[in-house]
Amino acid sequence: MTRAHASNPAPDILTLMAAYEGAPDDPAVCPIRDVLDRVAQKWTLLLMIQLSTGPKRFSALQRQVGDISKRMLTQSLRDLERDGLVSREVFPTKPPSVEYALTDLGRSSLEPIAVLTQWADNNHDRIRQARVAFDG
Amino acid sequence: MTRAHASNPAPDILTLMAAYEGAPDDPAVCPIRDVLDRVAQKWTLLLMIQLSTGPKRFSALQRQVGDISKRMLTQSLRDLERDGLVSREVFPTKPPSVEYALTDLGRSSLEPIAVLTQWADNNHDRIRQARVAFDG
DNA sequence: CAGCATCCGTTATGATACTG
DNA sequence: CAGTATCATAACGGATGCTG
Repeated sequence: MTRAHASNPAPDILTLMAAYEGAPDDPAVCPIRDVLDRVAQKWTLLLMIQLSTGPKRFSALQRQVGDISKRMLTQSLRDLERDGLVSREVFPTKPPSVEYALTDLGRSSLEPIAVLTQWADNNHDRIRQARVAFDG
Repeated sequence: MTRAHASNPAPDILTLMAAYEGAPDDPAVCPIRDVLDRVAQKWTLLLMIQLSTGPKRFSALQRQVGDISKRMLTQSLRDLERDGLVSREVFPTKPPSVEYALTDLGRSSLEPIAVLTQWADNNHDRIRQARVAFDG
């Protein structure tokens, strides 16, 4: 019950952070680096957001994300699938269609993604202002 | 039964996500991409975590992060400074010392970072298991 | 339709040497 | 100490053509 990571930014965050101060840089050992390596990829988060509204087919994803190449779309989806965040189901139609969806694990990642998204949205202006000030 | 995403983590998350479904991919316009471009950098998040426990000097950061080169450390700190997340103070000692610290904006970013970190920590095992299963 | 293979330019990052 | 400059390389990512 007291798993309140809902809204306590203050004290325990630093504690948590401190635990990673000396974290190894090897992604195989450090969860931060490991997850980041995925989050950091250019398209994966966008794909997660697309899939947050429901299963989508390969071509639908490509259309909606906009300017992603088939190459990168395939690769990103494979990475997400490999990490267990996205499931892939092939329908033996002709021509075949493939549907991608979030797994339970994938859905659980929407919360941290949403928090990040919200922060980004709330502070984008500040960041841009800081850049202007810095560049000037 | 359809594999509808039955269990929503939180109702408003999907709403928020939906708002970014058609988000432009241009970082100058899309906050998600813009923030991600920073989060995605190999070292910035690690540096933020290092600085979460207090101001640190250039050499201290290099030592604690571990295997970051001076080149990347300088560049990453500059980027963070430009975005207004980190402040830089030069002390005119000889030889000079420079201290880096989080700004208010930088501190506010610790919450989303912490949420992400927690998720990473909680689910790292699952991800690794998924990878083993996928590769096998 | 979905996705793999190939080629190729761009960017990210490391190693090293040098400076105020 | 805290960088900067330069070079070299590896990873990233787009374009294209081919296939079941």
